[in-house]
Amino acid sequence: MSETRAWRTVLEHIESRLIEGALHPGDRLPGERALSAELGVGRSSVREALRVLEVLGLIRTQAGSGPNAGAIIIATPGGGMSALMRLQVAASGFPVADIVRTRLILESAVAGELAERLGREASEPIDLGAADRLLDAMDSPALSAAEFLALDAEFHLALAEASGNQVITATMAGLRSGIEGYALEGLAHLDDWRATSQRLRGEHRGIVAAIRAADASSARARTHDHISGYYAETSIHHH
Amino acid sequence: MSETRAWRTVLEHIESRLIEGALHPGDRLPGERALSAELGVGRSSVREALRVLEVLGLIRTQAGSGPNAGAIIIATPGGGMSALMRLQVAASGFPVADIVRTRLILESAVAGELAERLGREASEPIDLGAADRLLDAMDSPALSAAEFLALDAEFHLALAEASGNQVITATMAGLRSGIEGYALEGLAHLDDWRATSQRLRGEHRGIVAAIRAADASSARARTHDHISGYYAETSIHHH
DNA sequence: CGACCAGTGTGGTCTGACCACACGTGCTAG
DNA sequence: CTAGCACGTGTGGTCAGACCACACTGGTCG
Repeated sequence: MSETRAWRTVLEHIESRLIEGALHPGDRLPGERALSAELGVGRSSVREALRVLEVLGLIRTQAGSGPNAGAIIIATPGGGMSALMRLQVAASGFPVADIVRTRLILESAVAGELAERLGREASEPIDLGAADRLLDAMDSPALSAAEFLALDAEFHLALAEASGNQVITATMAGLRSGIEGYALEGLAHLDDWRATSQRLRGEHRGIVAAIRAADASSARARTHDHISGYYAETSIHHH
Repeated sequence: MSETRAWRTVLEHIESRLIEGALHPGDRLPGERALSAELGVGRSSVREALRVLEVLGLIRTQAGSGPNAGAIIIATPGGGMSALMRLQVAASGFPVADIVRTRLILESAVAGELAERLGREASEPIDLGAADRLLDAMDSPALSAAEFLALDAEFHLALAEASGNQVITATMAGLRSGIEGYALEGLAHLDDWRATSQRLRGEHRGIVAAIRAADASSARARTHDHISGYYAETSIHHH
């Protein structure tokens, strides 16, 4: 079975080893050639996976070892692989429907909680400044479709950050590339994406307004409709 | 220059282009072969750099393009390096409160959706077998606290898997170590963790029963109470 | 005019081949 | 016998070439 994304198999293999505690800091991985043979992928793919792990700080490579040991050293402990890393790695591989459904759940909850917190306690100040700035930036008529979507993704991320929930923020940041992927693909197939972006802008402001008005149920509903509506509209044109 | 780390030169090249604003979201990078020739490195090194950028969410690759366009799409704007910084920050663990709040949101939604799907359509069979088996396994009186909590974590994960949502499953799997961490710490401080585990078992069965009864609101509420209740009980003993 | 079908170029992968370096071994010089 | 050094071996780092599946293009044929 020719798996596209062969390097993912390597990544998942090492990742599972890490999670199940089979690898401890200081341990050495099998050599690149050994991993290649063991997993049935080319050394190129192994190297791409190792490069990712190295940039993520989970691994350290050192050249020219003796014949006794392998070649690579694990730098972080087994429980260290954060959710964000795993998501980031797998993001582009998730089914679009699952990404959308998760966004619906998480973002609706975030919007509702922001509204509730803003209405309940004035002690904890909620900073919607970043969201406001992105809202204004999206009004620029000179934006390309891709640039608009990048700002759109940042806007949704800004709301998550405003909630202060690091897990949700990290999750959405991890999903971002996957989100922008299907969003861009969908928008490109629309006849006039400017009309759609106009509607999206309005919905964005509606969400923020509902949050500011401390109307939790409205914030939840608007967020839900915003995401599901866009997804429904663009997926029509996918075929 | 240093001939080792050729892929870094590619990374730095694209990175600087990103920072100086020469690349906007939606732009396409030259093809891998073109980059290879332009920078004087092999295509392997170019691919390793692109893989890193992809995992960092700065780039998206798509196969098989026509001759008009390049090959890769920039996904993030000039603030590019923030993605890497976010990664590093998140590598260290999340606040327990954030993990719990996210669990409340995600697992309640999962339980509700399972109940709805089970009631609505019999076409898509929902497999609760894994959850049932874990439920039975948790009844064993010979379990240690740690073993019980491991089964508990697997049970909650099994529900997510039953929903079929890969994103949620991956997220919860990523949070698992953090979950078991605070759970074990909390349970260890209880005088008689067996009494607590007895209650948890009952709540588990109540959740599954609600799902089987296609009672979505009950499934949601029971899940919410189960998680928040446990967290509230154990956090009392944290100080 | 529309449907179809080769041509072309892309990313994705594998293989084989070098290089520089680190290590172990074992020989040699003292 | 010991200290020192040269050599062989295996590693990661890199490159070049080849193939595949796919997407897009542009022409041809109905």
